[in-house]
Amino acid sequence: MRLSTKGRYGLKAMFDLALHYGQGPISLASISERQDISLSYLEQLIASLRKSGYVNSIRGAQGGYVLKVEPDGITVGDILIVLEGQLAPVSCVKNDDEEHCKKSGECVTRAVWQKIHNSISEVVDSITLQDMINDYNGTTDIKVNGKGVL
Amino acid sequence: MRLSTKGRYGLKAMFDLALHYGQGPISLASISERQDISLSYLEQLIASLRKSGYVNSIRGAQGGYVLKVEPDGITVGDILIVLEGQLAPVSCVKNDDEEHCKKSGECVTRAVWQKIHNSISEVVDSITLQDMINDYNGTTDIKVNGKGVL
DNA sequence: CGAAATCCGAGTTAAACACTTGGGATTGGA
DNA sequence: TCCAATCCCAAGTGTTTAACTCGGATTTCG
Repeated sequence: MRLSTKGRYGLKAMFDLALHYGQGPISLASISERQDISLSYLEQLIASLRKSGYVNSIRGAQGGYVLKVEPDGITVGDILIVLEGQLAPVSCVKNDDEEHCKKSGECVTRAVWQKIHNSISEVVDSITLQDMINDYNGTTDIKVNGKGVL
Repeated sequence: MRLSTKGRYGLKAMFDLALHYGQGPISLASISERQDISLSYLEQLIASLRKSGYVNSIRGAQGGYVLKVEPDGITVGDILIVLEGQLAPVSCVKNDDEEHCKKSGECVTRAVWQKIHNSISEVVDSITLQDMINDYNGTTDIKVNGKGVL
């Protein structure tokens, strides 16, 4: 149940872009430095996000990336699904599939995986990049156990 | 964010033991057949569960395994933690650690992972093997989106 | 005793992960 | 105009993990 570096780095990168939203194109090199992620690896991650329509790229010198949408229009779930694939703990509870396990009638465990998946989705779909910015700025919109975590 | 077969098979096996609770020792061979899991692999999984104190083994012919506790005394979370290790999406939000990331003050993403982790824990810790049995028997104690899923 | 079972450590294969490398294409500014 | 900054892309690489298998030892019921 580990998130890969793709998801972790990708969210950090998108958060970085969100922090600089409205300041023109942000280069990967600067994100790489601020967020401590290898540049060439970052290129891969951002490529997926671009193809999925979450960022625009500007080529050439002084180029870089910008969010295609405002920070409150992108959720953590949006980003993670692009980079991690479906967040379902087992394949038979993916959102989009109908391939049930053979013995689905007897598949009690499936109900458990489904609950886990629903609960993860609820969390990641409810947090936007803007929420993260607010948290970063001390507005503490994100709360864990009733109190801000930063 | 995939659960490995350890967790999946392990829960199925424990559910099987729970279903047969009170019927004397259950052999791995029979679980293997009913749940469609390779015997030798199952041996590995159950070994961890035994070492963690969730099952007792009876050696020799007519031997097998029995739950050490009643089905409502074991949660899905208990089992998954043994087989999958900590269910935290990233290492810095494990229950038991204090090793924060270097820039933990700036680590907004950590709050996100923490929320995910909490939400997973809440789900898995709230479902016992007895709940699964009830669900299997049609009592539909486990609900997804307000309705039973089986 | 012998078959049924648990126990145990090691070996194996394939896939996934976490990158790196080596280029090519675009473009702003000196 | 040309160079450096930047994005773009496909492929390659080393490490780790997953998902098993295998061989054999030990225990115990009948």
